[in-house]
Amino acid sequence: MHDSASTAVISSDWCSRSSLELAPDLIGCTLVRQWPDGTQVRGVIVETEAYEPGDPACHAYRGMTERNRVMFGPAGFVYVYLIYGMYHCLNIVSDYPNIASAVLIRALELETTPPQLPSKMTGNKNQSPTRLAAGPGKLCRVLEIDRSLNGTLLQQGQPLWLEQRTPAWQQQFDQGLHPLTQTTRIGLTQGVDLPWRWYLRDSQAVSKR
DNA sequence: TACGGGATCTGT
DNA sequence: CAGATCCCGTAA
Repeated sequence: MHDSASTAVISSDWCSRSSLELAPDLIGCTLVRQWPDGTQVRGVIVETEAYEPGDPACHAYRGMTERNRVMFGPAGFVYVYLIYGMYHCLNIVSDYPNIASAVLIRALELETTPPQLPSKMTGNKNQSPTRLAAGPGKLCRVLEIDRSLNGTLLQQGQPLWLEQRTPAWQQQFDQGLHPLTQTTRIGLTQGVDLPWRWYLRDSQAVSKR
């Protein structure tokens, strides 16, 4: 099949490095959710956080458990967990096997080329479309990401995959448009001073500012 | 087996 | 700023 767009799909190898490098590089990339019927919802990543070995806020800090097992595997898989009994969080596993690290995807700018949203999103009442995926729990809700996707490989044809920044976006980024901000992470009780959160300063979809 | 708290979000 | 709501990790 000749598909020039497939060259933009991000490989596991590209994720096989420190979450501290991967997290800022994921900003501007596109997360694609595809359902079995072929329906797609796409969004540009505008906010991420890194979680590292030796980081007390990292779920893998105290070693491997049933929940965090996928973080200890190879990069390019997704780690999805339930938080506060009702929300899910999506992580991209980074680094090499046995080095448990990941990047939390905190917010997306949803692609809404046609003015009307897919039916997947219309169930959300009174939400401004630009805020529908503004937060780690919200983006999982709108993309219907739950623990059934835990351990899934990010790859075209799977429920989730990643695509590289478009050349046009990268060019604007290099020109200083899309300024990137680095700050401390959100909602933590440990590791609160580590500046491992990145977001697009001007994006209306960032969870908090 | 029991218990306390969590990488959140919403409505008051 | 409290409540929803479930699972996980730790201790017993």
